Amino acid sequence: MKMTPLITSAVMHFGEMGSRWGFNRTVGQILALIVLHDKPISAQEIADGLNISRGNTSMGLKELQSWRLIKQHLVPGERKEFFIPAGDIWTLANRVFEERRKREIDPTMSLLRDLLLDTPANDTEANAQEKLTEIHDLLESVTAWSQELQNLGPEKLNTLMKLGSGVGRMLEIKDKLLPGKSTVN
Amino acid sequence: MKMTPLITSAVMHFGEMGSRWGFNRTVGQILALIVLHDKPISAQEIADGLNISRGNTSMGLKELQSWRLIKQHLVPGERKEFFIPAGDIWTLANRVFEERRKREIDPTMSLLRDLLLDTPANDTEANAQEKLTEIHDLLESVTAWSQELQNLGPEKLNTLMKLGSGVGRMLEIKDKLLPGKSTVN
DNA sequence: ATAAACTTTCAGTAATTTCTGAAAGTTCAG
DNA sequence: CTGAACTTTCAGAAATTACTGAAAGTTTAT
Repeated sequence: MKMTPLITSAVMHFGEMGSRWGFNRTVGQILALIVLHDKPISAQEIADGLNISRGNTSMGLKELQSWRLIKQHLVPGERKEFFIPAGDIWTLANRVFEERRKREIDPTMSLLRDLLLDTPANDTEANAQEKLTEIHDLLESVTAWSQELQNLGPEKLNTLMKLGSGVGRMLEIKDKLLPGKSTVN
Repeated sequence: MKMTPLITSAVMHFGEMGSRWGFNRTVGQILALIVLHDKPISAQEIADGLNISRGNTSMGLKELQSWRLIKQHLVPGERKEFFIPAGDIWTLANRVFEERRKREIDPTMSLLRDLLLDTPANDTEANAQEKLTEIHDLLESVTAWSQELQNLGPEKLNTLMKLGSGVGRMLEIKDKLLPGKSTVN
């Protein structure tokens, strides 16, 4: 398990970014190591490579599995477990995106739905509910939209992204194309 | 500054979600309070309402201003400063999105660019660089795409989101519409 | 210039999160 | 069944992050 300067820099950076991406430093480092290392890598090698305890490594791996970013890889003849990325870069990015949506948006949507069921007790509450409705609707749109995009699959999504400003032009004439799909604003 | 049960629940929740959204509990609470309160609100009222120190309030407000989520509002005849949201819900969501892109993606892009300048020292590094290139390209696409979407402006973006699965169908026939814009895969 | 009414800063403290390592748990070969 | 080779758990320690409140700073009125 050689940690070349290049890999070390990348691993350190992913560690620092880790917390911003929804997990902690160690988890970020472990992920980077597993992704950048082409061969399957064992928990012990990770602990050694990153200078962290075996226990911490175990927790980190568990966390990464709960995010579905890595998976186990059984090497015949070896007793210990090895780990590899759960898919290509695109898949991993998608998983992070999806998992974060679950943690960052879904709980709020759920609370907002509940809060909006009550009848406002006074003007102050009525006003607050209006705002909460706006937030709820926005989050709902974003959620639906992002699911839509995921359903498109990698290729089409890429086409769409590469389309760039063409999207705007396309929207302007879309009604000629899809007459049934009127804008619901 | 009345904290009705509805507002209290929402403020508490935004506090708990705060850390997941890129700021801390207090900052989340302050934001919720300012957004849900229709009238401009003073720092002292916020500190009292949330039971936090005046100092902490000041720091929180500063942070929210750096995110461009709130702005000051001068009330004639009053010496103290009042605060209001920096725009409508859509604007605020956009700001959060943009700010997070700056904090979560840009630094990584920058590091990756640097790391990819070096010539790989061996096979291990060559392989790692390939992966890093993939990551870089993905982040670049996502960044460009999200900027593109922001340029569309609220209305068109909404149209696009409401379009739902129509996007897929539209893509299939887009070449007839925009012959010059070939897919660059 | 002074003072009142406010805001900001920051050193120290408190709260929270992360990490360690020893102990307990699991799996498997013999 | 036993023990070797591994993994997981979790209580306590360490590291990090957030908060307080007193002091310093700013602004405005007189």
